[in-house]
Amino acid sequence: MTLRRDVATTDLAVSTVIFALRPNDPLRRRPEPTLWLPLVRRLREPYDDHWALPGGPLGAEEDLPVAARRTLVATTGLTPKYLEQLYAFGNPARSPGQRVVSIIYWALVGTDEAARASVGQNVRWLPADDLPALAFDHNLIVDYALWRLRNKVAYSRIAHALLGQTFTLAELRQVHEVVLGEQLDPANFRRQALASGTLVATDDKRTGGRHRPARLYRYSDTETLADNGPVGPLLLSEEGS
Amino acid sequence: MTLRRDVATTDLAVSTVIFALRPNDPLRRRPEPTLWLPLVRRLREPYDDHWALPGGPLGAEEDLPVAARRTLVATTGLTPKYLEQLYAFGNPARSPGQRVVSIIYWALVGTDEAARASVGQNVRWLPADDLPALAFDHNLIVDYALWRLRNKVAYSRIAHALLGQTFTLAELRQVHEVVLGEQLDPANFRRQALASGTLVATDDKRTGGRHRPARLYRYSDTETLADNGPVGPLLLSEEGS
DNA sequence: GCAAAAGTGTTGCTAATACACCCATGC
DNA sequence: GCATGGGTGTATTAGCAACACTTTTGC
Repeated sequence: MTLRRDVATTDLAVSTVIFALRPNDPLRRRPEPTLWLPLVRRLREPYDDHWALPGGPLGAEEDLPVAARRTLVATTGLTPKYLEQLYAFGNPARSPGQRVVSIIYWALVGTDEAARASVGQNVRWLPADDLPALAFDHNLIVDYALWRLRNKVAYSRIAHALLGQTFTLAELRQVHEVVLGEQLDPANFRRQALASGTLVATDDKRTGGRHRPARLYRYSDTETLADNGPVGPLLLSEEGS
Repeated sequence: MTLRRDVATTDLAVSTVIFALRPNDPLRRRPEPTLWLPLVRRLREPYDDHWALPGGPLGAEEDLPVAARRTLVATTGLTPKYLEQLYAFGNPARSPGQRVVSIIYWALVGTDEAARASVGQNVRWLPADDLPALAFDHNLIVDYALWRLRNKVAYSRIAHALLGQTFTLAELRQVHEVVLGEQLDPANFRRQALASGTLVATDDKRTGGRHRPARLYRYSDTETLADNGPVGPLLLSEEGS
């Protein structure tokens, strides 16, 4: 299982597709929030000056999700509410020059956190549904992450990870609508969400609209999510093995 | 993205969990076939003399699924009907001594192929539901692969990949029953299988039982399977990118 | 004929959908 | 009051599970 290394060899990198819900660009004249993701500007060839997924080489004694979380903190200063391995990309042609195998994670960040995301000259948030040509095969990777996100939102209960600690059912429904790209019946969505048993009603309400105040709910972490990898629930804001 | 290497560094390996349906061991007194997988005997430390998943280091210019297919051919001499990436395992403690990140694939082999699998002193087929202690974290990996297989069989149409080119609906149903570990209603299974639109009736029938002959069907490859990774349908007997 | 599996028909339950309707707040 | 979304009730429908029943073979 040990491999003798000579000159040029295969590099191993860990990168992360980070999704957050942000108020839509005023220019786009759409009231609802949309999915955004932070990208880093490359400062050398190949793909100099292109945007790329945050990531980097795996630390010598570092576990894979730890590396993903580290790059997430490094680029955005944020803690994800959800983190899951996406796929390993290793096509020899995906990186000109040096061969690189990338293990990709994807993450969801809540609106509370996302509001205080750090930005800089070389880090920028771009809308997930309208990206420029990215470095390497990163457009393909983002598309695949979006596909997985839509799948998970449809049959799982992770949408809350894009909101804050508490949220109204209308807010949760809006997340589903934005991710899935379709309108959902408020009455039926409410029933399904409550029937899933993953939500806990709080005593608080959200006031301020020109209408009846909405009850606030929080997510019950006692429920496990599907397909978090073989090591059990990888995520949910704490722990890092 | 380039990484300077010094002395000890991280190894990258590709291994494959290979499933095939084989007639059950006469000792077990069960008439139905069960899932078996080929394992290779380790001939050195760590885990000397333990059974391990077939695999090895990634070739310098070799794509990941190509490496998986190569180790599959090397250990069994077989061509898989289905091949999909499972997960990347990278816990620093999973391999004593040298740090190894393993990208695992899982594969399904048809009964026609499996019948002429090569065996040797250091390759043995063992029943998936009754494995000894394997090398490294390979028990965990096999369990995860089994979980994925059961999931896929339940909501997708891949079970045919464990059979031959043509098969009766009863044979297909038996595959589902063995994988899921529960009895299924023949009438309802038939309707669902046919309604999926993935099966094509042939003019042939399977005779020989003390009962009415059963029509033979084949799988229609025009249908795409879900979650074959971002690169589209990875598999179905040919192609290797 | 008889056993056994192939294959078809029918019924009843469950769950999702569509949509009508009442409730409570801001203005 | 009235507009607006929060929240509840209910009829319709689609899909699935259960199971009775007919068909065609081997012996």
